[in-house]
Amino acid sequence: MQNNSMPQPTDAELILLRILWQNGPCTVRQIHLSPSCKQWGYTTVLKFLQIMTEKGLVSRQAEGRAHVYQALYAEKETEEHLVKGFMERVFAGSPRRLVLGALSASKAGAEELAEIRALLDTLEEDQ
Amino acid sequence: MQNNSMPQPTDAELILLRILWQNGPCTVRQIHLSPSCKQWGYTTVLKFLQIMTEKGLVSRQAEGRAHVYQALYAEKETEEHLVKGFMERVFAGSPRRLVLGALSASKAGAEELAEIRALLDTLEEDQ
DNA sequence: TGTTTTCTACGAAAACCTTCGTATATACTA
DNA sequence: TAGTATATACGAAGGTTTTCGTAGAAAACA
Repeated sequence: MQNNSMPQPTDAELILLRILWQNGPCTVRQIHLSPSCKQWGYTTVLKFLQIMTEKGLVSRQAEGRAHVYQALYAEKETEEHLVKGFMERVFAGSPRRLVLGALSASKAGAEELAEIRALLDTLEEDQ
Repeated sequence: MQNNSMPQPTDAELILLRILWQNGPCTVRQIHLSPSCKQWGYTTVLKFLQIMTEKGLVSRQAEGRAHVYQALYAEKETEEHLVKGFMERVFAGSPRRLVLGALSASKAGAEELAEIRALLDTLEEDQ
């Protein structure tokens, strides 16, 4: 499942991908109407999607005069890919150090710590 | 301690910062001799440091004809700052989601999971 | 003193990211 | 049919990042 050819989406690309993950395949118009796209003009969104198609982040299918775009990688897969790259660059690939950094950076509260502990339980069961 | 004006160092900048954190204040020459800088020419390293000075990542002090550079932010502080930004961008600021992503992306082994559990114990003690 | 080394400063190129504006083709409408 | 709305395509500007090359000053040396 770890696809090394997957490109790392940029910030703007991630915003568009989230819309696609949430709503399924969309036209430029549909994406542009989403509140998280209010910041951009229509052609900006179009341009992003054209670039994302080139990069292989989304697929494109003609539907009448318009194009329908679809995310090529699942949300989870993409997030893991991004985490992996970040962990490599900043924490020499060490999950322990990343988690340490995340917890102290976020001043995670007791609730969150408990949730994370539960998460560990689940992961250890799987092994 | 959370300094919002701290800029996010880029990948190259992070490599130079690591050398400064490890060795203390250095001249360009000293940094350039470090093995992790073999990839760059001398003036490339110099240019990076000039930019980092402008950005406020390092301070510069004349020492004879040369300049001595020093990291302005501690390693821990910088890593937390980077994690915070990444967590915001990719995981909507949720440490739980970041940790989940990190653990499944890295396929952390039993040892690492145990270490992280120990880390949680420490953090919960502090509260 | 003349040459070589060793500094910094500056400029610039190539790649990527963000953002539109304009052009052009197609469909709808009055 | 003339005009408006709606598609995509393309180009380009301005910013950042990475990477050097060259110029000029200062120091060391022969």
